[in-house]
Amino acid sequence: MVRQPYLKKGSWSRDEDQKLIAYITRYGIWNWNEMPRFAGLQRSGKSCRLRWVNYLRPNIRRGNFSREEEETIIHLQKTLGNRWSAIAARLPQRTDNDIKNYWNSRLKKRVIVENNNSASSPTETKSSVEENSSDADSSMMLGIFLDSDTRGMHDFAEIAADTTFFPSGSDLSVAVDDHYSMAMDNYLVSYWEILSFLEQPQMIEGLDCEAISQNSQQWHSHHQQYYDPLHDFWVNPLI
DNA sequence: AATAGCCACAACCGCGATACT
DNA sequence: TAGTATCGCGGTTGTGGCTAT
Repeated sequence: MVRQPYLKKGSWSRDEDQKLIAYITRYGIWNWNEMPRFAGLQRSGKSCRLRWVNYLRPNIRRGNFSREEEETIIHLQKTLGNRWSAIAARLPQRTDNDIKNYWNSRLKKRVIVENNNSASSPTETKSSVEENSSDADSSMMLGIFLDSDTRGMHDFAEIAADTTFFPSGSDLSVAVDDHYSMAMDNYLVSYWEILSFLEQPQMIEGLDCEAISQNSQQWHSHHQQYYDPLHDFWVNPLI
């Protein structure tokens, strides 16, 4: 009988986050089930995927939802139902989990209250959401999309330009630690941060980079993938 | 200061869809 | 074509922080 390795559950530690970020940045996403083993994580592939998709992946915007985003969610929930991934696809930088949580914790109640109010005053049966024409919707969506896209770029540029991330003469590990905390506080993990982790091998304690590299390369080779240094990713020419 | 209740959100679980062998 | 593996989605739960008492 094959003994199932111990799999950790619950909240992710900073160390685990760093391992996952470092691994995915270096080798890309190739197989969620195999990845944790190579990355030195005692987590299920499912758990790793969730952590990456909902929290660690770059270009995620977290925190307060704008009024526009709220209206968009309410409108889309009304038209699409609880298809959170479809709704998230229309709200760049927001994850389906975030939207779902936001809906369940706040928007749902608000909609119920608004519906009750509108039911009690029949002359105002049309909600502000319903009043939006399809044209207005699409222009609003476009606005959100463009806005969030450029905002993401600006965030990265600001972080990269912020010299406090790399103070000269300071303890590098502390600096990177602060860097990480700050990024988490801002709910943003940029490529800049990820690259800085990779440049500091001591940040990935217990991670046998050489063994991982060999195993991963064997896997990629077996699956007819080759490494594209230009894009820093593995690609399969047959796909 | 202690604690109960509430809230927000991260994470888990189960299941269906899809890909692969 | 069937069986298996993997992925992605939506519902639900667990937990930590905040507030009121």
